[in-house]
Amino acid sequence: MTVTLADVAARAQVSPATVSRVLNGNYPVAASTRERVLKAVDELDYVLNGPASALAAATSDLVGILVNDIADPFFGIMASAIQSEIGGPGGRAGGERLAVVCNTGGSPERELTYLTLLQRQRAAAVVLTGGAIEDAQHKAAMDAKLRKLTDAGTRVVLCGRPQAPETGAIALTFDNRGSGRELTEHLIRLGHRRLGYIAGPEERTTTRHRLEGHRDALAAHGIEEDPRWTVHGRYDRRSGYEATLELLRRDPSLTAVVAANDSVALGACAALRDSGLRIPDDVSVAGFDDLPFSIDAVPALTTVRLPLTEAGARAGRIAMGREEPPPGGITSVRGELMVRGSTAGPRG
Amino acid sequence: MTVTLADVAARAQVSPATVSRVLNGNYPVAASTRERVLKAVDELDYVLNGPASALAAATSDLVGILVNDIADPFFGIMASAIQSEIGGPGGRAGGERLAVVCNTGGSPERELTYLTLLQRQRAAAVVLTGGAIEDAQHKAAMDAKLRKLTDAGTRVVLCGRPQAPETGAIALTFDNRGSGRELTEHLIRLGHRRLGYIAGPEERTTTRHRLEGHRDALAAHGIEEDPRWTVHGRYDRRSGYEATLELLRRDPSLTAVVAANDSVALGACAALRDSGLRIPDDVSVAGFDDLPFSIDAVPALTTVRLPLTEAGARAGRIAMGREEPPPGGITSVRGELMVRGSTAGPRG
DNA sequence: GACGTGACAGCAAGCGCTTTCTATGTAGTC
DNA sequence: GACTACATAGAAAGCGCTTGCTGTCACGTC
Repeated sequence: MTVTLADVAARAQVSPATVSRVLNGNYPVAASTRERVLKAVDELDYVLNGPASALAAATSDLVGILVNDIADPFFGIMASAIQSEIGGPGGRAGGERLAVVCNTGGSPERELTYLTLLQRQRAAAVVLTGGAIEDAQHKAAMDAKLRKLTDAGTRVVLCGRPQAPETGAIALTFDNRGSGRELTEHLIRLGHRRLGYIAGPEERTTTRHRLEGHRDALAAHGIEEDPRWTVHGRYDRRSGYEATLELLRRDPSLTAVVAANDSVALGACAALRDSGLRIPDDVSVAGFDDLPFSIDAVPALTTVRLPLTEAGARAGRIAMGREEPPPGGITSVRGELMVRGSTAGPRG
Repeated sequence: MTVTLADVAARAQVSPATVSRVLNGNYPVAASTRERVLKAVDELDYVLNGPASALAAATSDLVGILVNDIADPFFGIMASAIQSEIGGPGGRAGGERLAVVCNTGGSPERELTYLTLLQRQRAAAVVLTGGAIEDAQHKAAMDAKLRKLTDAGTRVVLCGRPQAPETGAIALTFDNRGSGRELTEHLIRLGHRRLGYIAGPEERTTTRHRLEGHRDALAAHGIEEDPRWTVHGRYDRRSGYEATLELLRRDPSLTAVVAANDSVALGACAALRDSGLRIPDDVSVAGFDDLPFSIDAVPALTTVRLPLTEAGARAGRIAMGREEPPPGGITSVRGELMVRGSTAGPRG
């Protein structure tokens, strides 16, 4: 039924070993023989059996990319960048590798299970993107799993995720705290003193770091924070809309709203408009990430640009062993403040 | 070094066969034995060797999802929906399957190579999303490849992609032509007679169908189209921006611009604003897809909502054999016109 | 002319799992 | 109590490929 290596060998009148060598090209084969084999492969329309070859060679060409939410461009952009460096067909890498994107949906169990599945497949490398979940038990389980993966020779790279010491993973983290601070400082410099903050889900590192940065800035400028000024939600527009209404209800005198990311900021803008408030005249709005649509918001969104593409590409290269990991296995990249029309000094 | 089935068997004092059966749960095993095995698995921290099991069982649990551009939410949303039904960890399906998203970047070679790679891995199913490339030669190669996959027992589902007869694939197509017609008719009803059209890349089916629908509408209303009114570009905001400037240059009297998708429409809006034109007072703008950010544009974008999530979920279920394919192996879903603030009657 | 030396090609032993077929113990039946 | 039937466990034959090792030539070389 299906064509095997042996069939090709028979047709080319050589041994299976020779066919294998032609296909893998890591052993000298006479040109004439190679040609004969290739011809047979072509004629029989032979396709290598991946599992069999992975089993025999004890390695596979799978590379896993874990993302929290594939529908979110934040992850899509990173995944795309990582993949372009992984090789995959058309990539610049030599061998053809199957870069597989796994969508965890932010669920701890899924995250862990995907890692097990990749471990099962003996993945060549794994890249984890985005914030981690802060639950201690889950973190311990993850770290143990990562440790096992690295021990088994799988290269593990974290992209935009905090370092996990003792796991052997390479970390390219975003300086969410520093960037968050910078963003809020920008608003404070503009004269804002009453700032609402729409945070992401509670248990994420990204959420916490950005919020900490925000609070650092407030503290540094002697602004005492009102607990009513912070609302937690999801990382989507809907959540931003609702959270903003809630903030307005709690304290209608807010003059600025900082959102957990750009999608949330967009929702915030919509809520403000629907409440009859002008941006930035009545309330300033700031986002995070600088996703492609952010510049098209009206007014254009002030936000922090994260080098998603660059970081992803670098993570991909490191995962493939084509670039030296940073010294110490960790490096932190700062975001860049993009000041645009959605922020201005408070009225009056 | 690595723990194998045999190690577990030894520890549990049973044969490897029994361990395998416990793990796969498709053969009666006494409760006490099962428990002993599970305990050993746990103690040894055993992880099944995927390739070995795929080889022996001649099937794998990989499911491929091909997308044109993973950074584009259009694909991200579909991929997410498909994956949620594939099972994967946490999905509702029984077995754990590895849903792998492959980013072709719209390149024909990559598309083909990814299919070969999936074929190699003996993927259980493959879902192809989005428009196809119209090049005859590539289409023939693709069809042949799909045929081979279906022949080998891999379920192939097309989601938002035109049917490929004779390949054995199931097609869930979007009625891009009908939706395009409806959108343009909406503008014509508003009184527009000079409509610019920003199309996607020339060689895509999606591009062609949407454009045909647009032209159908013009023809149906006796509007003769000026060739200057159509510009081709990519499916991104930048392209929309540039194309709009070009349209304005060619014919400043246009009263409406229809874009290939929402991202392009956003770029168009930016270009119009930068040119000092008001939306919709001076020029109406319409998009396609109704991506999440479209409602947040100012003014909100009139567009055609495509049931990405529903279609993706259905494609996923069909791929898993959990839903009957549509009769004839093909079904077409219509988009829904969403009339919002970006379109209005022309001034004067 | 005997011999070392590359350059290839083939043999055969796995890689770690699944699954058919067979063996064994236990229970039910008349 | 002998016999059939069932439930469960094991033996062993692969699945299709890779690769270490062992030839076998065809050449130089002294």
